[in-house]
Amino acid sequence: MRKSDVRTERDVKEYLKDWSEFERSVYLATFKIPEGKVSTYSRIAEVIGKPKAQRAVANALHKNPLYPIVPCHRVVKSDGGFGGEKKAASDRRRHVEREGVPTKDGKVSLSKRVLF
DNA sequence: CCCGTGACCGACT
DNA sequence: CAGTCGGCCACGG
Repeated sequence: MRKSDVRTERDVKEYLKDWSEFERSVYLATFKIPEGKVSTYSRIAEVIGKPKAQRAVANALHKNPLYPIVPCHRVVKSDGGFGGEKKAASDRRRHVEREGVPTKDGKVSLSKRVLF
């Protein structure tokens, strides 16, 4: 199946059938984050049942094969900042801002309103 | 199986 | 506040 045809959660699973169980769970959890909201690497780790694997979660999202279908740009650090290389990070920041999430000093204020 | 590599995190200086 | 440190963990070589 082609990336451009991926829409539903089921499509995501199908498209990622050859990826590891861990990575699939990360992309699936991220896929559920609604527009206008964000989550954190920690929360994703908790949701998939691996509370101490935030670092591995970040690694998985770093190689996200379904961007922007799987909205990895909506996953931020616990302090609301955007991780990774400078350019890529600011790109993701602009992307979430465009989706309606306000930022201050390059960071998202993790209020209940925006935190998924 | 050991080892290096990170889009991490909380504690601490 | 900005930096550093140790702990953590899946993945690929």
